Amino acid sequence: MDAQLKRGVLDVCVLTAIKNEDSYGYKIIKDLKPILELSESTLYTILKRLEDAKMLEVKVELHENRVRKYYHITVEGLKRIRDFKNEWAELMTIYSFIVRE
Amino acid sequence: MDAQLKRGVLDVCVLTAIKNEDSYGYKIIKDLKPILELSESTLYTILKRLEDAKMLEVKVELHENRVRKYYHITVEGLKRIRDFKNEWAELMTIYSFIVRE
DNA sequence: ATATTATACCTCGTGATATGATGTATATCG
DNA sequence: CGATATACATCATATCACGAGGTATAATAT
Repeated sequence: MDAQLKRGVLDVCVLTAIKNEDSYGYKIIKDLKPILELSESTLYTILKRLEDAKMLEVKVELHENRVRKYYHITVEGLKRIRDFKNEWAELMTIYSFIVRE
Repeated sequence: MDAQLKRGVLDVCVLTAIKNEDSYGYKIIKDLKPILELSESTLYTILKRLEDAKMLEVKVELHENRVRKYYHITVEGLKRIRDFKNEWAELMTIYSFIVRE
């Protein structure tokens, strides 16, 4: 899938993957694989960005001697998802134009 | 509208604006205004890119002593629009995931 | 007459960001 | 014992939207 088209949805996909249940990087990638492919470097960059934007909170845990960073969605994170749904309406208008012409 | 979400559709919007009738920069911006706002710097950057990619062909004309660069869509440009429609199906899958969860 | 707005083009610098390459460390399985 | 899975991170690069700034002519307003 075109990288440019991905850009607008990647953040929201990651937030959605975490929304119902706290999760961590490695798991998010596997969970999202059927929906969209994303590399580790991409995911960890996004997680950092969302954390900086206070849309996610982190809690480091130990699991079988390996570090896991569990991410929890915040109110702002949930707001981001809601905002996206409104933006989608605008995008649909644009899509209609493309198909119509 | 979010700049990131725009990225995937801007090229195709410009191609669509030209698709049925040759057009030029200044007119494209005005024609697209109801669909999506885009600045001159953005548009001219895109036109250059699409021309380099041979999705558009240029023909310079004089109109009341002012230069106009008319753009004509090529076969590759039309292909780009078709490809986008397929990508849109993928994007819909992603959107479904976001809404469903 | 002169100033402003509309028409029409262009370029440069900046910021945002996706991604490949690369690195570290432990556990498991063949 | 070597390969694979688990789990994290960083850096350099390329792409791209956009504001700021620039040039030039025609039409309209003051």
